[in-house]
Amino acid sequence: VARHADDTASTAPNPAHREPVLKVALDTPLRRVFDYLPPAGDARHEWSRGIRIRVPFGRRQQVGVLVDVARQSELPQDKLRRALGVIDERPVYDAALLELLHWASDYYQHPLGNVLLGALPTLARAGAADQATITQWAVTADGAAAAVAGEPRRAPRQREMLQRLASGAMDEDELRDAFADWRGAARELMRRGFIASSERSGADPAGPPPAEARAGPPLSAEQQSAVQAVCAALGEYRSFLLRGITGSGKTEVYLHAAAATLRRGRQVLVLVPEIALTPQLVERFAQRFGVAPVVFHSALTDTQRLIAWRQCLSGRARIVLGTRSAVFAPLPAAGLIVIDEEHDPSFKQQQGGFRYSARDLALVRAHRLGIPVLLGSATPSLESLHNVAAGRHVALSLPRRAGGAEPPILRIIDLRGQTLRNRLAGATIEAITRHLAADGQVLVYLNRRGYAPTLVCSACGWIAPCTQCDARMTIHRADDRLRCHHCGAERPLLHQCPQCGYAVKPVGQGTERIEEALIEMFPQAPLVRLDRDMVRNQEDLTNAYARLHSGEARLLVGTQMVTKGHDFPGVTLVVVLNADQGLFSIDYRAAERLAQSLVQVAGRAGRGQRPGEVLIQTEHPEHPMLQTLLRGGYDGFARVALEERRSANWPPFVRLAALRASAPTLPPAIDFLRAARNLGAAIRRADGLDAVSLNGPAPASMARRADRYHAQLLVESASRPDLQRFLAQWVPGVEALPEARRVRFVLDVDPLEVF
DNA sequence: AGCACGCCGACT
DNA sequence: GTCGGCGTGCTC
Repeated sequence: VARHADDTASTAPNPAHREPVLKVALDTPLRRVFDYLPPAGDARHEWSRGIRIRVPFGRRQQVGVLVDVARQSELPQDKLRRALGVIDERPVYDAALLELLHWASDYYQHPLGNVLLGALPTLARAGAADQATITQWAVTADGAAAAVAGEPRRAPRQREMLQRLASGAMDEDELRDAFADWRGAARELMRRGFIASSERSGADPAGPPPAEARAGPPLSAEQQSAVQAVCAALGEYRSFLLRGITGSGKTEVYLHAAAATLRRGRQVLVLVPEIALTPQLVERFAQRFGVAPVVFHSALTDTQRLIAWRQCLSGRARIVLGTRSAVFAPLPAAGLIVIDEEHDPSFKQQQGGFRYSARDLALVRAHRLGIPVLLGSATPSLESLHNVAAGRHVALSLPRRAGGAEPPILRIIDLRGQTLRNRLAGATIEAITRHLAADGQVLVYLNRRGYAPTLVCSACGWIAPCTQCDARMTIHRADDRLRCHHCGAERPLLHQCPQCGYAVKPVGQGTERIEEALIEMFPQAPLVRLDRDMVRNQEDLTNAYARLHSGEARLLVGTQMVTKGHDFPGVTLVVVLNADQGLFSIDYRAAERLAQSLVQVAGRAGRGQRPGEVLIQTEHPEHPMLQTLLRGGYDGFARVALEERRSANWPPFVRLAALRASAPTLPPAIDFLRAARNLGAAIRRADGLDAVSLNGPAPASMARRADRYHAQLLVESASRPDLQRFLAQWVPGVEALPEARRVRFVLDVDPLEVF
């Protein structure tokens, strides 16, 4: 391969003052950094870690991050190339963030370059400046002469612009205001060599000017002591778990703690599961502080994300509110981190190679920063409760609801031996009728969207399968299609059995079907359905909420979506249609999930002076999980569930990592995992890592998904350091296995699901 | 991950 | 005779 002379080391002028070697992390899956010489002509003595550098890589150019500077390279001199240029004057990460990213790369066994570059917005990854620039236009010497001569004679627009610029340089936005289609004229003038542009750094457009910050409602005694506890810790690391059901006033605690942090001149980071579901949280921060918080979520455009990131980095953003990835926002003056609904699984990245937990990383980040972190939830994760018991988190709690409303009455409806009408028991129908008559709103919760989960032939028993997954296709009546919820495949709805030609019928219930049934049974009660098919964007959601809040809608049917974020003060009855999915799952975390959903959905019932009622329909009324939950509430459930985890050796009493593989057929995936297990066994023996054990490989419970076969191998250890030491040795070896070339694989440290 | 090289099958 | 399939190897 021919190489240009200018990027080799042979031009180094003076070997006595050997040039420093730049260790640069690049966005590649390769687990190493790359050595470069400083850009030609750059003889600086100080190099800061965390600045971006443009480098040649193979035959391409890449933006990398400087992670270290060494006196010399372990590579032969002739392999070193020269960096092309330095992008930043200052690091694009604050010091604690840079450390956090190194830590995360080690902990999750993910290549450093991917982690570092992945923490930047797309445009920054491509080399966009860390500050907005203002482009200024001015006349050249030729241009000044041309202006005096009244040129260009045949282009009045250009002439006018040249005259204006001759009397003083202008910023681009001034030009835009002064001339229609200024760009065309400017381009021509520049082509003639009459004007030239220059860049200087400036601020991104500011938001609306700060309004008057409003005072909040008075705090309850419990809220006050929670706020005091957090405020007393400002300036040191301490983690708090704030317990409180929906409407108990957690947000008010966040707001007061945030206010105290702002008063100290520090930034506040607030992480939420989904911003789309919590527009009112953004709104409350905006109202209280008179300025909109800087938000990060998936709907931002690349440019919006870059601007938000710059505001964080410059320290102009005082309050930053975002989903999972916002844990990587640069915050040079961070003073407090809040994690709302800390139990929510969406804090764990479940896709792609870098499977991090934003909640866990937030704790690590706060620790490095020496600042408090406040976790909030009505239904904390068992990990967090365990951490409270172990003295690692300080427990704070907000009892009951603000306003002193009664807690809802929970009742189990035994479905056995009942004649059901549209999957509703008689007692359920009676309760709905009663609450509607009493002017209450009724929420029906079913965690299954679509019309029905299966399409069955009533003659031969054929069931509509997904052609690419080990799953059935769900019927969607709204657009008469069959959809696979696992791979997204869809096709038109069938009416006859493809095997025997007999009529097919939907079996089971989805939200669409329940909606249809409820409309038929309660025609006088306007209904709103809340699920992913119904709510496509922010506007749909706002409209649905508006119909519920005005009281116009009386019935609400929804999936998981209704258990999150929004509160429905008019709801007096909650019906859980089917609690049974989750009672018998193979996944060790299913019970926790179910309990959280039940408690969260029950929490939507009864507000103000009307006591709420919650009905849980089940075929298994005696199931111990339901019984514990009913008798002991979430705390009682959590105590029992943690004991079960302890005796069954599940997290948080052991640490897990899952190696997952997939291939077009099952054997290569299994062969790879078997080879990985053998390699692991050797490492375990050689290093005396007795606490580590390997389990599997086993096919996933739904082995075929999107035409690929999935399998996994579980690594387990009672000791986190041992697991980490093991993984650090194992993963590079696993990558190098010949079997690895025939599969796709990922390592999931602290997996949320094990199937 | 990209990207090139290289060595075997169906087309102008 | 070439276009292109993806196996293999390399990137400071």
